[in-house]
Amino acid sequence: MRQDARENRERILAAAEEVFGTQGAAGSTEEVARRAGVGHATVFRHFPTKEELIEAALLRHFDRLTDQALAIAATPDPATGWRTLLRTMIETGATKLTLGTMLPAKPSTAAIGASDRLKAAVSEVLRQAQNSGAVRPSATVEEVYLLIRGLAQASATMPPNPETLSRAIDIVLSGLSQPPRGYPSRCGNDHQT
Amino acid sequence: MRQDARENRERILAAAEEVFGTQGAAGSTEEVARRAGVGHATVFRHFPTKEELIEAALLRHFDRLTDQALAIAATPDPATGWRTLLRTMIETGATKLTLGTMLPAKPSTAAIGASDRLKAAVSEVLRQAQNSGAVRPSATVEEVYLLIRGLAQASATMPPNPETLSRAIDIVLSGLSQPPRGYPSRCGNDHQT
Amino acid sequence: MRQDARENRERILAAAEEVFGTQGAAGSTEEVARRAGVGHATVFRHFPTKEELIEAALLRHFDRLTDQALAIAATPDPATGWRTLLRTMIETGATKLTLGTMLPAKPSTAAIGASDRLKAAVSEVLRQAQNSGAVRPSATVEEVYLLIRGLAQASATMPPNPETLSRAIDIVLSGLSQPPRGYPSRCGNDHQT
Amino acid sequence: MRQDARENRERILAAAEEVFGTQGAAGSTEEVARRAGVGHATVFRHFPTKEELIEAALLRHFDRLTDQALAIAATPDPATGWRTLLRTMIETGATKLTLGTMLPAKPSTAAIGASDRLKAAVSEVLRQAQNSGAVRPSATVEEVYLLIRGLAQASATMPPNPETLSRAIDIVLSGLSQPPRGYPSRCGNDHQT
DNA sequence: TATGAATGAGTGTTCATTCAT
DNA sequence: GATGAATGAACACTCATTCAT
Repeated sequence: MRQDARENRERILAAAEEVFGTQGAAGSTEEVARRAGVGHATVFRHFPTKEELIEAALLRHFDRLTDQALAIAATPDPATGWRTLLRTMIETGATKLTLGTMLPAKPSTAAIGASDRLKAAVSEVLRQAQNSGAVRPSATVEEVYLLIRGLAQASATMPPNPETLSRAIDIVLSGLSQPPRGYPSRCGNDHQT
Repeated sequence: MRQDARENRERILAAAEEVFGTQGAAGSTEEVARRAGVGHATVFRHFPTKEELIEAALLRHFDRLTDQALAIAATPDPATGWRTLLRTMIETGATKLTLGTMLPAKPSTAAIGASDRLKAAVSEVLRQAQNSGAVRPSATVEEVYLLIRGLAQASATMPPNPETLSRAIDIVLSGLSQPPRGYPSRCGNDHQT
Repeated sequence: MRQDARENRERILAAAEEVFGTQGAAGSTEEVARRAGVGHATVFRHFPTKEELIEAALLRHFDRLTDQALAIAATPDPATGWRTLLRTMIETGATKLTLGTMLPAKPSTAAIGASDRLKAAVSEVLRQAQNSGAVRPSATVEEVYLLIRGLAQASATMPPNPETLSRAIDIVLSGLSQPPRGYPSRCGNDHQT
Repeated sequence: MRQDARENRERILAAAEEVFGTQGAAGSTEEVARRAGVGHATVFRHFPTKEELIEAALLRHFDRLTDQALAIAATPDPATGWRTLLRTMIETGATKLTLGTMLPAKPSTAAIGASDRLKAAVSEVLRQAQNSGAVRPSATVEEVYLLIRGLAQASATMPPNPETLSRAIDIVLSGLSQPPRGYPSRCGNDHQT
């Protein structure tokens, strides 16, 4: 019986990622229940509130990304790893969840924890990339997050041509590899403040 | 009387930009009416449908941006102009409207026209920047639009620290000024494919 | 100026007959104004209330029917006259107004007066037809009215084939010419109580 | 629980018959909910659309009448049966539903089926009455339906004195038992095939 | 006087949440 | 524990009526 509940919970979360990822917070819990193949009220037994459901789905998404980031951090090639992480976050954020868009007011401590863990993992990968010289040292995780969120949201609400998305990501990567515009890189001392 | 109606129409559109810009299409017309200081039904007298209201607000926003883009295109300094345009589009898109996110199905011909005019004006400024050497020639308006939309949406749904936004924009500008990453610029042949 | 007002009033009433005759009390005053070619508020200047408008339209219809009934009463052939009156009332009631259907609560004295005058005129034609032997003497104007109203309403809400309507009217006329069923007419004393 | 739903459904349908029968399609679903003693939204859970609710109420009414007609058809006395059926249809149509008045555009196949079944059953009773000589053979079900609908609607919108309704029905029955007016029955061959 | 504009009350419909089985 | 049923709050939209020009 506990087993059934677990399975249901998992199916509901998967459905929630699909529904809210596609339609934003406007998606209905009934749609989630339908896709999960469970009764409408069962969703509420597991997640007493729509907000809590969204939060749980987000949390799961965050945890997954954290795992990927940690795996990448354990990898020998920081430059490639960084690039991969960026793409992954944008693409999965696009089709599935527009990250922290929902949940404006009061994220639960669990969500905050997951978010912090993810940020820490991303920061670690970023730092490795910076150490390897692939990303200029002045970049912080804040602006990177903003760019990731932006491309993910934009892709979710109006899916671009994959080529276009790819080129946009390249622009970001390229921008991260040089000193900020206005201080054009001169030959010989590429990345420095 | 015509005067009153004009004023109301203007107030409604301003309110609509605020509401739909912040909350997306999920915003309610009643909220718009409240902020405009008019009765609920007055909104419908001016815009018989929620969709038409959103469209009208978008159109107004597009037209304004087009004017700004054209003004910038008439300016002698393409590099600065380009930078200014980018910032303007992202920042006003942020506080006001998440650009073309809404209106999924059937944009009216008027909206399409306004959108096309804006794209043309932006393209013109972009071309000038490319001719001046400030932006690498391989960049197309498509990926630039995607980045703009992304930063505007992300800023609208979860307003970032202005510093952070600024740095994110710098990254984009910087990325646009160099050849795409993966083909690192070697000294002597700065921007080429 | 008084002339304009008269003309407007007339046009409004004509439009009202069309609109309410076709759609019942569910018809909108705006539709009436549109068909009359006047502004929406003008209708309300002439008839301060939707009910009063409907009443006025009814009244006009009643007066017209009264005139026709009186004209028929002045005619030498009571049998034909009766038949004509019945058809007229059903057919014009159908296309134009479902008679007293609207105005449930409180008909104005004017409307009551018009209604009474019409009933009196119809009664007169009926009496003549009875005197001539075309209609059996036991019939009263009450049941005749009910049948007329019924056929008019039924025709208005779901227009029948003209042939069908004609045959239905014939059935009523035929039923009015014989003693009621159950006391089958024996030869020799055809119509009497 | 299934039991409760059934009861509610039944109560809603009964309320709908009353409301729409009296006020036509202009009646409100809220009124229906109130009379059924259920919440507003419960009505929509059972019948997702006002049209579907009206249709379901009609269908139930039709089915009931069909059953009565079939029962009458199985009876030994066609003349009495015919008279009873007519009265029943008019009287229940009156207090309950003005028959097929609503549902202008697209009656569902279920509704069409029910309507056809009823018409067939009525036709059968009519044919028996004609065979027995109680109704003249030239009458078709079409005009009979029109008269029934008319008296039902008229009675619903402005309830007549029962006496008056009775006499009106007698007129119809009498009209159906003779050849149409204009070809007055001569003594000796009153009603024949 | 005629009218475009404004609006409150009402309607059909959806949805998150609660309840009874 | 799971679920169909119930419901109040909210929303988009309509319309009779009033107001200001």
